Amino acid sequence: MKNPALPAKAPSSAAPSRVARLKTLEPKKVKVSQARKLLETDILAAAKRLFAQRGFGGVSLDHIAREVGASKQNLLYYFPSKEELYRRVLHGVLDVWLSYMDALGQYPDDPEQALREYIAGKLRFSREHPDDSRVYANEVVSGAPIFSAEIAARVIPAVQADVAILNRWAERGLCRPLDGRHLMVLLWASTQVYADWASQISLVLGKPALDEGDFAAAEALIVDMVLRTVLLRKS
Amino acid sequence: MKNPALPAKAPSSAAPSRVARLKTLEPKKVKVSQARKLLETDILAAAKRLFAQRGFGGVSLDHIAREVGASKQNLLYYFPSKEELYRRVLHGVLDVWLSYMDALGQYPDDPEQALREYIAGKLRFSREHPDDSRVYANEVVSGAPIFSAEIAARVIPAVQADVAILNRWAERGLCRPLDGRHLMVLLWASTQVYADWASQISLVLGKPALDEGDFAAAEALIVDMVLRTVLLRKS
DNA sequence: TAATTGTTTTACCAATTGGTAAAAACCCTA
DNA sequence: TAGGGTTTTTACCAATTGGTAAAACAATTA
Repeated sequence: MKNPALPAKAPSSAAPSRVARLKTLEPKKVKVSQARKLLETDILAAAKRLFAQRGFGGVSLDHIAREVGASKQNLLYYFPSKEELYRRVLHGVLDVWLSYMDALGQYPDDPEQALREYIAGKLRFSREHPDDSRVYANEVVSGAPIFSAEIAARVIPAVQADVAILNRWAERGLCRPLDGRHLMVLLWASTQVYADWASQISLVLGKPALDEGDFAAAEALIVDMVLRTVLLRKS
Repeated sequence: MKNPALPAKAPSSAAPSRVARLKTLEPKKVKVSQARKLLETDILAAAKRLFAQRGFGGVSLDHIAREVGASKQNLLYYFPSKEELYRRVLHGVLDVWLSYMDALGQYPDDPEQALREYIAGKLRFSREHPDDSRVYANEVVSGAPIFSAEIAARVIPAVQADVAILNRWAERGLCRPLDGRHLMVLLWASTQVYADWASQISLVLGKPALDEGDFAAAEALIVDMVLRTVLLRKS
C-alpha cells in the first residue's frame, strides 16, 4: 500500500546491482565475505529509517530492498521474514535505548549530577538517534504487540534499578521522596518528545529543524524542573 | 503483469449484513435516514481505533469495513478514499486535541490555577481519548505528512496564544520568565505519554492497565514540577 | 580445474491492496 | 403502487503484498 503523502520514489531506472556498485567503488578492497555483513547492516539501517517513519505496516519489503539497491528476494535471503527483520531492528533499537538508562548509577552519591547526566544523555539520544526513538515510539504506541516480552524482560529491570537508586537517595536524605516510576516516565516523555515530535516542535519554534540551541534550551528547562522537584534544595 | 483468472471469491456465508443486524436489534426504531449518519460515525470510530493502533499504512479499508460489519465498497460509498477517511479522522482528533488547549486563557490572572487546570485537562484527554492521542502521535511521529498544513494552521496559533499568556504573566511578575514554547512541549509530552505509552507504563507499574490512581499520581507529580518551576514561590 | 559453498536473480504464487462500475435492494413519498 | 432517490451488494480490476523454488552466478577451497 502506498502512503500517498510521501513522494513516490523516482523509479531507479538504471537500477545498478548492489554488487556492481560495490565493485565499482572499491574494485577488490571489499572482500565479499564482508559483503554479507555490509548488506545486512544496510538493510537494517534502511529498515529502521522506514519503520521509524511509517510503522511496521506502512513499509513493504520491496520498499526497503529498493532503498539499499537490492531485490526483495535478496533481502529475504538475509532475513527470513518481514517480522523477523522488524524484530532485529527493534532489538538494536532497544540496545541503544537501554544504553542511555544507566546514567543514574554512575553517580550513586550525587543525585544532581546523576540527573543532569541522565537528562543530557536522553536528549543526546533523541538528537543522535531520532529514528531509534521513533521506532520505539511506534512499537509502544501500537501496544508493543511484538516486543512487549522483550520490553518486560529488558526495560522493566532497568527502570526498577533506576527507581531503586532514587529510593535509596530518598532514604539517605539526598533527595525528596517521590514516586520514581512516574518520574522516569516524565523523563522519557520530556526528552524523547524532541525526537518523536520533532516535526511539530519545529513548527512551534518556527524553524525547519531543531538545532543545538533548541536542545540546549530543552535541557536547561528539564534539568531545572527536575532538580527543583527532586532535590531538597535547589543549589 | 499477467493475472490469471482468480477463482470466484467464496460467498461470505456467515457475514450478517449491517442492515440486517440493525433491524434485528431494533426492528423499527432506527430510521434509515439516520442509518447514514450512524454508519458514518461507526466507520470513523473504528477507523480511529485502528489508525491509533497500527498507523495509516497498517490498516486496510477492508479491515475497517469488517469491523463495522459493512463491505469495503460500502465504506467507499461514504468516504471517497482511504486518505480522505484518514483526513476526516485526523480532523476530528485535532478538534478534540485543541479543545484542551485553551485552559490557560480561562484564568488570565492566576497562573497556578490555570496550569493546574491545563495539566488536569490534558491528562483527562489522555485518559478519555487515548485513541485520539495515539492517532495524533502516529501522525506527528511520521512527520505529519498529511496534516502538517492543518497543524500549522490550527495548532500553532493555539500554542502561540498560550505562550503569549505565559509571557504576559512573566511581564506582570506573576511567574518566572521562561521559554513558554518549551514549557508547552513539556506539558504535552508529560501528559500525552500516559495515553501513547500506556502499554509500557502499565508494564512499569506492574498492572494490566492504568487506573484513576495512576493518573492522579501523574497529575500530582507534573503539577508539582511545573508549579515549582513556573511560579515565583511555591505556595 | 572441479567441486563446494555462498549469494543473487529469475520466475512464480495466492492473497490482499485501494478503487471502479453497475446492478440490485431498499426506503420514502406522491 | 409506482417512481425516484438512497444505500448496499456483486463483480471486477491492476498493482502490490509477503513469501517460495530453483536456477544462475560468484568465491573459496580441494
